[in-house]
Amino acid sequence: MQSNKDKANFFDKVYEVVYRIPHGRVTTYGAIAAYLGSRGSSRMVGWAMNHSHKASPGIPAHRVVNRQGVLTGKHHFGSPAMMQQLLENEGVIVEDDQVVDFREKFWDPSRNIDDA
DNA sequence: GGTGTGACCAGCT
DNA sequence: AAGCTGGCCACAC
Repeated sequence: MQSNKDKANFFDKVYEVVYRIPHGRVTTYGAIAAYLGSRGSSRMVGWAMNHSHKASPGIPAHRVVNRQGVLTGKHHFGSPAMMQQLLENEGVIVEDDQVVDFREKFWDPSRNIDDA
């Protein structure tokens, strides 16, 4: 079982989750990794974002931040201020590279994706 | 084909 | 209390 499509389980799932992040909302690498069933694979989620623009252009990677709500990968958007600008553009306030009211803006995949 | 690295997280010292 | 190491999976050389 698990035909040839099973190959990109984790990776592909990451893109799907990120795509489903609503505007003005943010999620964390660990949350996605945990949703996929592996909290230890949080690094893979970040790595996936690294190639997200080449694998699937249009991925709102700026909505993905670390556990603290800090824009860890802001430097990977071409411009360090780009990620913050994108978030603020969606209504997410970022201060000192950190998402304000991160708890409120946090979007849990395992809790909302199922309802969507 | 082995080694190293990577936008992390959590536990141990 | 804070710093560091380990662990996870996938890609590049």
